[in-house]
Amino acid sequence: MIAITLPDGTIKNFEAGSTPMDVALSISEGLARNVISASFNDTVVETTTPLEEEGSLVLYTWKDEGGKKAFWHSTAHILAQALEELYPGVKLWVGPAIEKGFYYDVDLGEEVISEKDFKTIENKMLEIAREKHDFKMRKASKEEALAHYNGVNEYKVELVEGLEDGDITFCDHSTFTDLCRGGHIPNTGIVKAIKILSVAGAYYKGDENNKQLTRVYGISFPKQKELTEYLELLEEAKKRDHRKLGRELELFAFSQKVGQGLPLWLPKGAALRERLENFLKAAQKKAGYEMVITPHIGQKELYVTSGHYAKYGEDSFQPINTPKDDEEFLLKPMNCPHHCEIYKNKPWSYKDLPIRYAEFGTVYRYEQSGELHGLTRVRGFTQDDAHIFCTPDQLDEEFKNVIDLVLYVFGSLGFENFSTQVSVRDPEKPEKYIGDPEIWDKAEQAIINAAEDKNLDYVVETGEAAFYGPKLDFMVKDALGRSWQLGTIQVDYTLPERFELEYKGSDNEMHRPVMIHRAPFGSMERFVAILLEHTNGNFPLWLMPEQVSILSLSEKYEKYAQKVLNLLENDEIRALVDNRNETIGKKIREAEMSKIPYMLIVGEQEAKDGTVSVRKHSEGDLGSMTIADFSEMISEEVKKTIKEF
RNA sequence: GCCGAUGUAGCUCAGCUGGCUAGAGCAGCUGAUUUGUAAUCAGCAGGUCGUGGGUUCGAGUCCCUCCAUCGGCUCCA
Repeated sequence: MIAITLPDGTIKNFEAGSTPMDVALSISEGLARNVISASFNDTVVETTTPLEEEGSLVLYTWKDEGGKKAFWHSTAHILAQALEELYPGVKLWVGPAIEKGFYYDVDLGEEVISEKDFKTIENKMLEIAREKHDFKMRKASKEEALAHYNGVNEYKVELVEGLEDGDITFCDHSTFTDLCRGGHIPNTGIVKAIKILSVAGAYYKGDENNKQLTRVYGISFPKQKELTEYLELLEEAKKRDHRKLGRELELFAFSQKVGQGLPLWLPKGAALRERLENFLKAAQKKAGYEMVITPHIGQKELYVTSGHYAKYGEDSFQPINTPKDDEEFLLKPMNCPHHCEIYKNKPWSYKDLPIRYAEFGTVYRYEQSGELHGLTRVRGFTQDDAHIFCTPDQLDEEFKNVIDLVLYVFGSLGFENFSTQVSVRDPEKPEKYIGDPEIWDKAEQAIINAAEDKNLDYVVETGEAAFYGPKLDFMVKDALGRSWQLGTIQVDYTLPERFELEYKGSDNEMHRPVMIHRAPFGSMERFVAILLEHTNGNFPLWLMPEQVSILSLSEKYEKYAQKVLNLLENDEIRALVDNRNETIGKKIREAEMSKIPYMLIVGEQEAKDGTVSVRKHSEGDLGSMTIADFSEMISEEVKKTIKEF
């Protein structure tokens, strides 16, 4: 007998060799029907794997992450089988489950899959699913595995060569077999609905110097209805796309003539952005920052010093030449070198530090054309940048203060579902970074300490550091669930070295300051984009370009509408009068579609009583109130949505 | 940059397998209407069908180049 511990803490005894399915059956038949995967002692196992020792068992149904993973990974196997049948000679690479669905990377040789082929693939997969094949794991020796793939599939050969003999397993179903670590549903028949979503090129092992394989993305469900709902959800998410909202709300635009990745901020967008900037400026002022302003270009030499030129010079906007042959300037790709030069403008004592220079600095980076994406990835953008120059002793506290500032910014704008990551260097690729490895260790440790101290639930991401130092990044997801880096805080010992920054210590010796780079928004462009997708354009009231629309019932009440406007403006409420010769129904409809938070309808009754008839966006009629009461209500709401730092 | 897709009026879209002067709704302009909580009515105007080339008696429709956009990959100071 073996003792099996279940997640709720109960321990049950079973015959050795019992399977997770037996355990499920012993709990309830209903559960057993729904169990599609399991994990034993934290290792994914099949529902049919005999359990030979005591341990803890987790049973997954479709509702659990573990269950979904097994479900989608298994569907990837079905996809692979379908591709083998439809494209003879196809070479398989890997097919994992992802957050929503699965993909399989394959080498199709000369063949190409395009959208019109999706239906055929889906049908073939459904056919396989309906044949109800069991997924069966089996062990194989390294020799057997190599024999299976030699001369047939060089990708798998390479994969097998990297594995330990004894750790190699295959998964079979129907006539299909695939090298696989496991984690499957019991039978293909559970997969009832399949959708191929897209194809894309994906470099073998993620390296752009390697051959590009074809990646086929798909998603599957145990019920047709769930697939339909998922596709509807995707459609809904597309409506919250910031590119669509930005156009509809007249916030920003692009022009082919200006150039790709170069956003044009329209009046309403500019007003919104200005408000965000003022919000941050106020907080920064309290936190002891000073504003500076630096030019958009700098001498090439500046970036040679910073290390930027060696790293990105070739792939960047090329130097700007002047009538003189020997002068070369670069569009600034970052603000740090300029700020370093400001620091160097005068000698500093340890008593002066920390120095905090902030600037809404516009930078230009020549991103690859395929990388550009609405406002989230552009070629010209404004960072809410600042650089803190401090003594090594001050680093911890300064870093933590910046975390507080970022948390304040995120909190004020309703970003609750963010994640934090400590982005460290990839020790295998030292060529990607500048600076002494020992100093990197120190900087990475400083960030982890601060994150621990602030109880951030962070993950460490290897290879995500900036070339001059590690970062603490604040990530937020867009409408489609893609993660974007917004806020970032970086520790840097390298640039102070390169720019030979100094201060005089209490010991009367010269010392190097440490530098913190930070941007709570990240960039104004990306932040506004993600904020748009999160709020669906319904920004907090304090941020709204237009808070109130005064709708006159007819042109006869223009004077009164104007009076209401003036009174609201006196209370610093942003309002506009819609006095067009249109029906009130139409004016309301347009104000609703522009997502204006409050509409005031004014006609004969209101003019007589000195009131306004209030309608709230997407909620409807609130009845009438005096202008003063309305003004008070708005001011209260604004106060509630924005807290002091 | 790479793989796949898309590109018709300011916006959203129609235009079948190539065939008269390319259509609609909204937005715009003009006029009528002066309105009570999500579209008043009528008229007018608006497009070198992303760009350049080719095939054809004939191209929005077929082929190629380039540009831009979208979904990925790679990249992201």
